[in-house]
Amino acid sequence: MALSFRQSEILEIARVDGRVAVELLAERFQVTLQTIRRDLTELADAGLLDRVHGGAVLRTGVTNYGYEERRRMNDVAKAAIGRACAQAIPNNSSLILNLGTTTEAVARELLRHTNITVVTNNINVANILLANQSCEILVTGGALRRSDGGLVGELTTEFMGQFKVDYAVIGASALDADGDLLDFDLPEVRVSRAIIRQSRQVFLVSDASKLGRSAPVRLASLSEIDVVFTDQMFPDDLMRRCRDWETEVRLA
Amino acid sequence: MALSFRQSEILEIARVDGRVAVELLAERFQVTLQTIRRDLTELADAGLLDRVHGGAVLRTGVTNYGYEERRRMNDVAKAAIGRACAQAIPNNSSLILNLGTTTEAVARELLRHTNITVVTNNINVANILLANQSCEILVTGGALRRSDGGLVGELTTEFMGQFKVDYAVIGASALDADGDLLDFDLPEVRVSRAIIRQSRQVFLVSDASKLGRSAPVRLASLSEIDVVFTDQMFPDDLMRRCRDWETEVRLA
DNA sequence: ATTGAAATGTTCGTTTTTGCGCGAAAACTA
DNA sequence: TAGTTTTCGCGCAAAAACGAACATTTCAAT
Repeated sequence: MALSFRQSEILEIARVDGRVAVELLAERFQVTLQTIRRDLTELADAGLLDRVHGGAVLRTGVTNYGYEERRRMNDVAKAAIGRACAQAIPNNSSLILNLGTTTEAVARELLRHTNITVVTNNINVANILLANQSCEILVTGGALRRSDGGLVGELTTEFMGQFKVDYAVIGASALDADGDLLDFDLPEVRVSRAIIRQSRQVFLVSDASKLGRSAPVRLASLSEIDVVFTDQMFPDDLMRRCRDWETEVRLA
Repeated sequence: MALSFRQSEILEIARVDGRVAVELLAERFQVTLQTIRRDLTELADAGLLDRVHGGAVLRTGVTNYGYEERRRMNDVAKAAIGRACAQAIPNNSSLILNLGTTTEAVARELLRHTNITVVTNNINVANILLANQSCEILVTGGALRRSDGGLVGELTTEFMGQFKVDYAVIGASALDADGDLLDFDLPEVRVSRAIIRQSRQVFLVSDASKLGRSAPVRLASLSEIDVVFTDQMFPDDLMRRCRDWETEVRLA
C-alpha cells in the first residue's frame, strides 16, 4: 500500500506525540472525521499504528504485552518447577541463569538462599535477585532485547566464557520427541551452549507445554542435561531415553 | 488489547512515580472515578499494573525501584536538569549514560526520543529505557552493585572501550572549588574515565548539592567537560574558570 | 467536454465508552 | 471487635465514536 500525503504526515505526528486523535487530525487537515477514520483504519491494517477509541497510538508495548502474557501463562506450574529447581541448589554455590520465564521463576525461589553467586544474561532475573542481599549478581554485557529482557549477542557469549560455575539453569522454547532442545534465535542458542560448557551440572526447567512443539535451532540434547524439572511426565519412549542418558526427570 | 490514550498515559505516570491514585488520575484527566477504576482494572488484567486500594502500583519484579530510590527520583531539581540535558541530545544519536540518580532522570526524559542508541552501566537506566520502543539499549557486563544498580569492574571498563558515541552523560559525587570532579570508588571512576575517552561530547549533570563536597578519587576536571547541566550558578571564580576552559554551564 | 476511478463528504444504525446510583467489600478507628 | 469511612464494581441509560452504504467532488486521461 502506498501511503497518501496525509497518511504519512499522520504517521509523523504519531511518531512525535506517540498518539493521534481523530478530532484533532480532522481539524488540522480540514477534512471530515470519517476521512481520518479511514486513514487510521488503513494505517492500522498496515500494522503501522494501533487503533484506539478516539484515535490511534504508536505500536508500542505490544512486545512487552506478549511477554507479560507469556509470564502469566502456566504460572502455577512454572512456580512449582522453580521451587523444585531452587531446592536442588544449595547455599554457597555459584550458578548461571539464562533466559526464559521459567528461569525467572527459579530466581524468585532463590530469594531465601544465602551466599550464592548468580551469573545471568536476563535483566529480569537481575531485578528479582536484587532483593536478595546475600546474592552476588553478575550481569553479562550485550544488547538488551525488549521482548524478554534478554542480553544476547557475541559479547554475552564471550562473557559467559569467563566463568565456571556449579550449576546452570536453562530453559528452552521447545522439546521435541527425539529429546532435542530447540529455540528460535541463533545468537541466543550460542549463549545457551556456552552456558552448558561452563557449568558442572546442567538443569533444564521446562513446563509440559514445550513438549512436542518445534523451533528451528537445536540447542542441545537431553543427554547433555543432568536434571530436568518439569510438571508432567514425558512420553514413555522419551523417559526410556532419559534413563539411558542418565538424565534425571523430576516432577514438580 | 490496544491501550487507550488515557491508559498508556496512566502507565507512563506509573513508571515515573511507581504508583498512581484513582482520585488524582480522575482529576488529571477530568473523568469520573469509575472510569479510572475501569482503566486500572483493565491494566491490571493485562498484567501491567497491580491494583491496590485507592490506586495501582507498578508490578513488583518487573521494575525494582525501592521506595527510597523512587522518592529521590522525584526530586524536582534532578528532573529539571534531566529535562534540560535530554533536550540537548538530538534524535538519531548515540550516547553513554553512567551511574547516578541524576543520570537516571535524564533517561526518563529520553523516553520520547527516537532512534537513539544508549550504552549504560546502570541497570536502572536500562529498566527505564525499556519503555522507549525506539531506543537500542546496550548494557555493560559486570558485577551488579545493590546500592545503586551500577555495573562496575574491569569488565565494564573494557566494554566501554568498544564504543565511540556522540554524547556522554555522567554524574559525580562531588565537585570541588578547583573544578575537579570527585567520586568515592576507584573502579567506578575508571569506568567514568573510559566513558569520557569514548565520547565526542561530554555532558555533566549535577545538582548544586554536590558543590563544595569532597570525595577521595579524582575523576576529571571540568575543563574536560563540554556542557554542565545544573540547577544553581557556580561561585564566581569557578564560573570564570569554566569560561577559560570553554566549559558551558547551563541552568535548568 | 466527457468519463471513470479514486478520494471525500453525508447519513444513519451499531458499538463502545462514560457517568450515575447503589449495595457490597475493604480499610480505618476506637 | 464493632462501627465508620472509603473504595469498589455492577447495571443501566446517555453520549461519543465507529463503520458501512451511498452521494458528491476531484482530477487526470481521453
